[in-house]
Amino acid sequence: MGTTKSEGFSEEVNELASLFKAMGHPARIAIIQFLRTQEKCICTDLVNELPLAQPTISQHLKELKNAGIIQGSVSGTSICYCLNLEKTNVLDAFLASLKYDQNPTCC
Amino acid sequence: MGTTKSEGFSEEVNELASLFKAMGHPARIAIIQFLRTQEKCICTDLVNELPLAQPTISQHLKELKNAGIIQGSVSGTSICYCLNLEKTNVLDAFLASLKYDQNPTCC
DNA sequence: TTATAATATCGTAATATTGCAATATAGCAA
DNA sequence: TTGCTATATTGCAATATTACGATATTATAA
Repeated sequence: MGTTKSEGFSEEVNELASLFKAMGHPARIAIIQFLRTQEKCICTDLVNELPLAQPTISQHLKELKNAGIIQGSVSGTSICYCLNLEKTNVLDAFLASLKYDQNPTCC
Repeated sequence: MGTTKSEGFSEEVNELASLFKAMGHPARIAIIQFLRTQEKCICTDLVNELPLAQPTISQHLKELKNAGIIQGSVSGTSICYCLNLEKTNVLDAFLASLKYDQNPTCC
């Protein structure tokens, strides 16, 4: 154990869960927020912005990239990261769906 | 280490992260989906629905309740759970905000 | 009261995550 | 080349999460 059980759940459920999980860390939310407000995409700026060491930030960027939430393109020595809204839209749609199907006379 | 660093991040960032984290598990997404589609709120139904043992499901329900994503009210021997949309709306708003501020000429 | 049904809690093993120092890698500038 | 800057990777220690059997707890039913 310690391992998350994914067999027995639908593909959709597993994908949603792993996207939510990728966003379930303050550093990763802060990265997303920074990418949202910054005009230019970033890289080392995050090291100056967040209270974490460079390797830790690199690790969080990797996780966001693996989840498809951000993209990075090489630009000389540095790497330009930006948001990929396709994935966040999947979450958006899921959350929106909760509003409409709900039974108002529950609990 | 092993502990998530929350000092140095804003309250907002930490709250968003912990809400996303609470949803970052297939069992918990499946519970939310079930609560969405079911007319009546549930409890033991989940044990018959999900590929997990009763104590495990109870634990996931507790996490969702702690996060404020679901509510439970005692009803005799059983407990009636339902969604609390106030919290999911916080996530919804965050995801929606990503769409509008974004710089289209990035990466 | 006794039994039963629905949940919760405890204890624990297996595994995952987090954070960082040290180090590697890769591009560019001098 | 040498050095510098930006980023990634490795290796590890500390801690968190997941899953579940066993066991409590609590409310009703018989």
